[in-house]
Formats: sequence, structure tokens, C-alpha cells
Amino acid sequence: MRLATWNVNSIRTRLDRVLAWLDQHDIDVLAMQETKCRDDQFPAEQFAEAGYDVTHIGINQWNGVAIASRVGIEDVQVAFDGQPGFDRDAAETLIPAPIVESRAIAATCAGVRIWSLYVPNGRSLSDPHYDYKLDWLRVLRKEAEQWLAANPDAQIALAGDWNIAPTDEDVWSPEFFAGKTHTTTAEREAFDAFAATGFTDVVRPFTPGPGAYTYWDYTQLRFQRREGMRIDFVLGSPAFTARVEAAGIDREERKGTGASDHAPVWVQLG
DNA sequence: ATGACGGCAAAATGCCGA
Repeated sequence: MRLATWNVNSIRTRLDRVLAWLDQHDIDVLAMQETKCRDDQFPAEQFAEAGYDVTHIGINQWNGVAIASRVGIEDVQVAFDGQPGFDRDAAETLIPAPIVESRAIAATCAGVRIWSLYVPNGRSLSDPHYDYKLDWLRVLRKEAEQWLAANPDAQIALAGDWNIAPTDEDVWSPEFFAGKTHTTTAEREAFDAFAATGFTDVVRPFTPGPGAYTYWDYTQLRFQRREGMRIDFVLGSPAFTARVEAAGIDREERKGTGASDHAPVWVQLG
């Protein structure tokens, strides 16, 4: 079985490229992030014609996560228990209430529990979004710990855009990111806590750095200059990790006009 | 200090992204 995660940066704009990539790389399950559409706007019919069932959550033009599978989709869960909301929009209404954004969806596909995750960006260190990001990760880690405690043999993949570069090797210039999000000690500790919980990066052993990136800014010729960031990850539970035979980052997919700013990351299971 | 690119919408400017 081959599974992948990909921040597609709008599924409606990227549909042809995504379907072509799934076909060319023989992908069974794809976790998508930043679909940037509501459920009723998601091109589910085109995925069905290609042989994939899809589950998606999108409540507006922002965020949006989905899982496409041709090996079945069972036990769908939208958002993890206790998933923190963000109240920027709610603050403008008469009755403030945090909105649980479309950033997490899970499904069981051929016995593997897959989470498609779009971790909040953080924006800047002084922005409420940064605290939201850390809180979001803290609750997710606690949940993940309980999933594993409930079944130590569970095959679980936490796949998505984590919006954290775990080490200085994972950004083209640590100096450039000094004082910005994605590389702070707090974010890195939040990320490393998943490994301490038993969820390890299953792709890194096959894509050693430095210079192994999954994201390149559209501006400043970042891709052409090989100036990127490694922020998209598949973290596997022990039972999932034991099945991994190969993995990679398809930087070829970042080339050409109409590419997402993120490359797909894939994993081959035995 | 800002913009570049690129996507979206209560669209021709603002919000968001990393």
C-alpha cells in the first residue's frame, strides 16, 4: 500500500495535477491539506471516477482537509477530541465563540488509521495565532498518546502540513527565520513531543538532509534557488512504522506552472 | 519596511499563507 500527504493549496485549482499524480505514483491513500473549499465545492465526482472515495471537511475558503482512498474509508472523524478553536472571526460577532477550523480529519483505510492534519501557521510570535498553534499541538499530542495507549499495536499515521521545521537543517536559512514562526524552540519542542510519545518521522530515514525540503515559497525564485523548508511529515505509530519499506518527497511535482507550493510526501508500506 | 506569488471571496482590495 502506498499513501501520501500533500498540501495541495486549493483542490479546485490543483485537481488535474492531483489526479495525474495519484495515477502516476500508484497512490492508494492521499491525505490533503488546504483544499480551500467547502464540502459542497469539493470535486468528489472526479475522484470517484478515478476510483477514490473521499472524505472532506471544509467550512469556508480557508484550510480544508481531506482523505482520498481506493482501499476503503471507514470510521471518519472530523476534528480530534478537544481540538482548540480560533476566535478571530468570532470576535467580530455579537456572541464570541471560537470556531473549530477545518484542520483535522481521520479515516481508517485498509486497517491504517490516517489523520490528515493542517497545523495552524502561527503567523507571528506575538499573534494569538501562535498561541493557538501551540495549544492545538498540545491537545493533539495528548489525544495521540491516548490512541496509542488504547491500542499499542494500532497502525496510525499523523500526516500533514505541520508548519514546523524541526531542525536548522530543515530551512534554507536559519537566520532568515530568526524571530519568525516555524523554527522557534517552543514549536520544535511541540513537534519533538510526538516522537517522545511514539510517533516518529517515517520519511526522514529515506530523505536525509540537509536540503531535503517539502515547501518552497512561490516568491523570490525560492524553488529554483533550492531555498525551501521541510514542514510536511508523516509520523507513524510503532506498528505503522514497522511496515514502512520506502518513502520520499516528490520535488518534481513542485516544478512547472500550476504547481502547489508544497511537494507531495509518500510512504510505501509492506 | 515592503513586496514578491498565488488562491479565495460578501471581489477590483483584503485576507491568508510560511
